[in-house]
Amino acid sequence: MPIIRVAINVPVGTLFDYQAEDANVLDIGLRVCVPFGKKKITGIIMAISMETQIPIEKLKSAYGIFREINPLPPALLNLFHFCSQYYHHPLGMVILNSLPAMLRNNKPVKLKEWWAQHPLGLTDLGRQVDIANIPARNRVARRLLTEFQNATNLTVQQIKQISPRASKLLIEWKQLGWVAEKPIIQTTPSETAIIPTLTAEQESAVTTVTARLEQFNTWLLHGVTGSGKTEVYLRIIESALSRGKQTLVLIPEINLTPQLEAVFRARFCTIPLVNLHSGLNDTERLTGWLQAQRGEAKIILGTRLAVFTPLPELGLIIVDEEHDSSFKQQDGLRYSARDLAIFRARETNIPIVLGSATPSLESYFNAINGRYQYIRLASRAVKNARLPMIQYIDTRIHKSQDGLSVPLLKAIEKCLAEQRQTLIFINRRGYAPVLLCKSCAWSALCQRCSSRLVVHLRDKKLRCHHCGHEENFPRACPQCGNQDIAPFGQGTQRVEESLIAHFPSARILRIDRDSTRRKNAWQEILHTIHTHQVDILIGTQLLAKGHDFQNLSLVGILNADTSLYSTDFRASERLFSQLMQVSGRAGRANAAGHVLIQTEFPDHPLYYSLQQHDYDVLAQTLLTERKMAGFPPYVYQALLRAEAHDIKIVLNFLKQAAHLAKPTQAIQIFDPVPAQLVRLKGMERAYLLIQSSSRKQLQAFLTEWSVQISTLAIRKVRWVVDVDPIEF
DNA sequence: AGCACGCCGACT
DNA sequence: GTCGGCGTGCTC
Repeated sequence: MPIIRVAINVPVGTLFDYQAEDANVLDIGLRVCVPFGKKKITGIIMAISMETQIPIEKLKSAYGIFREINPLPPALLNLFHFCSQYYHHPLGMVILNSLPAMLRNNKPVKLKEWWAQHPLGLTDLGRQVDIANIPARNRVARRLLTEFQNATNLTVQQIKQISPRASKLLIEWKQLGWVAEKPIIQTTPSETAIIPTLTAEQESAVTTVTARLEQFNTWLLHGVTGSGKTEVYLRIIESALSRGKQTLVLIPEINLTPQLEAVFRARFCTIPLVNLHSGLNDTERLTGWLQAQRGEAKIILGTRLAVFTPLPELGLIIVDEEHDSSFKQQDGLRYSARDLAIFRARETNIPIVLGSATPSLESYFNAINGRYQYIRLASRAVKNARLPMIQYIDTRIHKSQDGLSVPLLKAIEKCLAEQRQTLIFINRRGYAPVLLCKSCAWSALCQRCSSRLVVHLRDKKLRCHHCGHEENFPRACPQCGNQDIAPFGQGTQRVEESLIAHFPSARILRIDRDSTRRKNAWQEILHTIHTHQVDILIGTQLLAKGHDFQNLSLVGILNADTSLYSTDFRASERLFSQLMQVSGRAGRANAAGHVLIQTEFPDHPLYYSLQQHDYDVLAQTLLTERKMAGFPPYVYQALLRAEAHDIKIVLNFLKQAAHLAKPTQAIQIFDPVPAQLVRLKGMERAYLLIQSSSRKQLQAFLTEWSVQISTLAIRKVRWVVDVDPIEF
């Protein structure tokens, strides 16, 4: 009797063997329902064998194999294997957590579930059916046929509205071959999509990449904001589409999906496109996934989880804003979707394009070393558009009131007079980051995290931005009883308040997670901005990413200095790319933009590079620093992260783990250190840094070491390996 | 991850 | 005497 080896969603690295009499080699990659302990669960068949190491009496029989949808293709299983090994995470968990929830339960996929969003239409055979041949008393059938003849296609919802009996009829007609699912075709014609003329740079980028569509290459498309990277993507995708290939487009955030989706749909109005992100419900996600898996969807637009979608005809991958840290998952399986995408492209032997205005130093390093192919777009695509003028306001000279200095206020006034929009960027939501007692220096702290509570004045609450804890505003200082407690520092709400006071007639809008939480709020806000129903925008980084605001001509940046002298070696890189992105919001249309940055350190090299729009100088400087300090990309890192209720237990565990490691020349192990934010949600956290100049040796070390760590009988400690960490 | 088993204290 | 606390170990 054949034995199937099944991957199951349990934190154990092994597969589980079952008997399955009807299993054959074609079943690899299919879902299977099996008994597991007392439960009945669904796993994925990873292998078929005639023998097993497990004693026969322990071996159970599978309940049944689900064959209603195609198996996961070998290429995807290969990606799962790699991901599991590279990130040291159990295979079954990698696979099952990446699948749509509806494929994880013990039920077969019901066809109607994907019909629900899949329009149906008459086949050639169906069109030949004469309504006269349907008995007149069969009114539902006649009605349904007429509806089909009138509309090119109907969704299941529409069909159900005709009559409850209509869906039964539909199944019969499907079997007769009268109706079939149709690929989703945008019915509204595109708004006469204007296809822009390419600049010489864009042209050359497109021809270079499209000339090599048949083989693996990692292209780093480094284009300044407004250089028209999207247009380059569109042309390359067009080329892939013409070969019948699928394109996977990864983007960092869910907020950017609608914008890019609109652009793609306008250009490729007849091409089936699916959007995969965490904001979908279970049915929507499954529908999109199945369309991708069947090769029907040609463009798959999605956030990091979309990298795990089965794509039989994959011909091109694009990672937009490749430097963005959201591509790295920060809990559970700590994978980098960008890095997995590169692996996938290599295995599939197809090109991958990494696009950014400020590439990650890792990618830049690979590009200048020739591991990636470097393509540069140095000028803005819109004619006459110039890069914004960046100036600094020295806050040591110009004292600010509520965070806003006089020169900045003057500039806003001027901008208002010219009827243009202003954006004030402050990456801190709430009213003020601290609540301080003026007499004893007490400040409001979170009980569960080692962080300060943020003042939210509007709803009279103190909130922890790390764990979500909320408490009421104290009347007096809990430590000394003094009533003289006051918010200290600036957040978006306070800046909003102060701008309202300065410019009472201006239309002011604050945009941060607090104001965009409502569903569709984001779309409404974008509309408000585009139709110029607002003069001054105050926003966090939410606003910085990838949106074009045509009327925006002034950007004011507050409080950027905090990241200048951070302990995190990636802080400068992040600050630069963030400021570059925000600055890029200004002066998109024919007017040059103006950026004013309030700082105590106007002479800082980072600010100088920003002013010169010189990514390369800064990148070279940072690379030199990293080389001297022995940081990535010159070394490969991994963390052993651990948490427990008591930091002492954590540090002790890490010490023991470090002790287990066999000292090698190739591997450097550092002392355990508490995490930047020691307490988070009531847990105390610390980590152990492991470095090596060889990725291979680091991997080999981690594999052996994690096995040893799991033999350590340390109670109450949760631990995890984080490969290529970006947060400390 | 669940879930059972098992070994200790504190209750009717 | 048992009820339930959680520490330990297994699931094909």
